[in-house]
Amino acid sequence: MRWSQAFIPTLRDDPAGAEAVSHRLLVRAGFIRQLAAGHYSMLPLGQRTRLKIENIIREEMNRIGGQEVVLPTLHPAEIWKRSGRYELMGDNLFKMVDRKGVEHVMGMTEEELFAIVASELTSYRQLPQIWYQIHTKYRDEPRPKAGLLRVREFTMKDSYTLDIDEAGLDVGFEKHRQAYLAIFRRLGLDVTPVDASSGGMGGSESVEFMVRSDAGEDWVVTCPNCDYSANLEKAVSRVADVDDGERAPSPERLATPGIRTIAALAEAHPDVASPERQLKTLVYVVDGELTLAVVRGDHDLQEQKLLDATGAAEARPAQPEEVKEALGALPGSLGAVGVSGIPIYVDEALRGRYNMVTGANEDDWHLTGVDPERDFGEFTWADLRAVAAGEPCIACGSPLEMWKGIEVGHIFKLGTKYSIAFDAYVLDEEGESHPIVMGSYGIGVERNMAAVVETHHDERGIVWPVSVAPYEVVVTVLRADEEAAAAAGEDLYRRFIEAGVEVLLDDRLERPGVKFADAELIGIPWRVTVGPRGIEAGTVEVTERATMETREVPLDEVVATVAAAVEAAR
RNA sequence: CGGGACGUGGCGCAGUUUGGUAGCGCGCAGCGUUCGGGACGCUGAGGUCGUGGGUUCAAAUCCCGCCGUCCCGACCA
Repeated sequence: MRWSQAFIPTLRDDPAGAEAVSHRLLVRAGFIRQLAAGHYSMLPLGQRTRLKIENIIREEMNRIGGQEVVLPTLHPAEIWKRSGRYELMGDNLFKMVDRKGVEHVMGMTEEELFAIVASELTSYRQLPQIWYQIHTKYRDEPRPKAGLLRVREFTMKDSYTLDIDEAGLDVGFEKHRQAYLAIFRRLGLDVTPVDASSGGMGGSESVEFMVRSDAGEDWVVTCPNCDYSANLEKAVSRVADVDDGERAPSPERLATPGIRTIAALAEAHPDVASPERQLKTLVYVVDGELTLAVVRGDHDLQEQKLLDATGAAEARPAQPEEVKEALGALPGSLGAVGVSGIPIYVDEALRGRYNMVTGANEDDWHLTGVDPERDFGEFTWADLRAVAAGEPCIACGSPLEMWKGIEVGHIFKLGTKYSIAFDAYVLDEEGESHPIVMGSYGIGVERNMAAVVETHHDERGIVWPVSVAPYEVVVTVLRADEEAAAAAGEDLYRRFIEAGVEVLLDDRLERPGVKFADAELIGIPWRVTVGPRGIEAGTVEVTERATMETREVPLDEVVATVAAAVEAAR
């Protein structure tokens, strides 16, 4: 491609309001333009990179036996009602009504459709199957943000494994884990696989692939010493024992006028109410039902864990009025002692504890000597608390680290929820009918593109890995108006094409500084600079974008040299 | 949805407090000089000031509604 004919609208200034590095650079470098919040146009460079990412994914999916399909993105709402996700996904689903008054939804992932297609399978002999597609997904995100990192319309590779049993699913899951690691390696992304909650999708084992970045939206907990790693939504750690002293025979009332916080109570009664000896009682509305979540005074609730424990789709803190009505007191004096008719979930870290302090459900009063096991009515133990950085690793005891990550991929075991809902059954060797066991695996293409930029840039612009660069080489012709330089540039351009290298010829009549700055901004891995000076000496300069190291190379060797370097890095 | 900010030529912004001629930089077009790190001179094009209503002799500026965008919190590839 000749730059003079290409549409590469680079900008000198950062776009207003773009915070994330990838957002700023992709817009400035002319890869993307925003249409509306969460909807972006892919300009020529952006589309080239997007296709490269797609093709890497495609190759690795094919390598594990994946078969590519394309299913509709616009679905009868009926299907989503049948799986139950019409309700579950709520406002995140884009919905519309056609001329006949029939409701439709835009696909946000397509377990339903794949199960429907899979219902045509009849025998275990046809299994396993791995099916995938790469196309657009729609999600009515409440808050699109950070350029391509969180949008409402995006390309996803979603794949599904179909197996006769759990053992088969394990194999398909493992194949995907390996394929994903290969994909991210080729994209130049350093990923950490972490244990995760499968959230609204339903399923058991769930692994997210995280790229460390401040632009990330997830907190990841990792152990520097062993291989423990988990999303904060799922992370656990060791909790040091607490000495609860002499066991009190029963709870006793303690007047606590004006005290509303853990800290204030601890200060007023340091002997009995240090934070680790208090019970923090949180009131949530979980899928419309008032629910108590009890954690240690100095621990924080992890809301996703509450969702996982209850199997609910959504949870929000209760309003003070709701709390007052249900428990008779306002936040600051709440407790689970004597509460009935309200589901109570108690954090595992409180197992075996006693002599604890909690609110009495009467403003200005607390209870001491509380033993949850003894003094609570019916309740459920659950892992509810959020791990904090520095706590001991559950596996090896080393202090845990916590960092922000971008979720670039997610694999999880679905089970039979969708195959049962859509009648996807096959017969086994014995002639017995079984629902197909499914796995579901996603990669967000544009999010990966953004993640690459987040981790591959410098103050000059993007530094694409060769594997996803829109062009592998840019031939920068200085003094393109001078015949010798222009001819040399044309000649190199032709020879690079012949060598199978993707080359951009910067034949624009711009000053050198502009050309260098643009080439660096858009991040082409190799620059071959053709200038009048070098032409006379029979040399050109080769600059590697990543290091910005430049060396002189004889004109007749440069194509072979650079082509070899490109080939090695593909 | 809750909280905060913003909306003025293609891009980045000033002007709004105190109502009265719409301005700057970059970019863009033409001519000339320049040419190895975002050149310079001259000339020129380009704006319903997000939108609807209101106040006023007069609104980018004041008031009300709506729309949109960004940032911080609850969701996900």
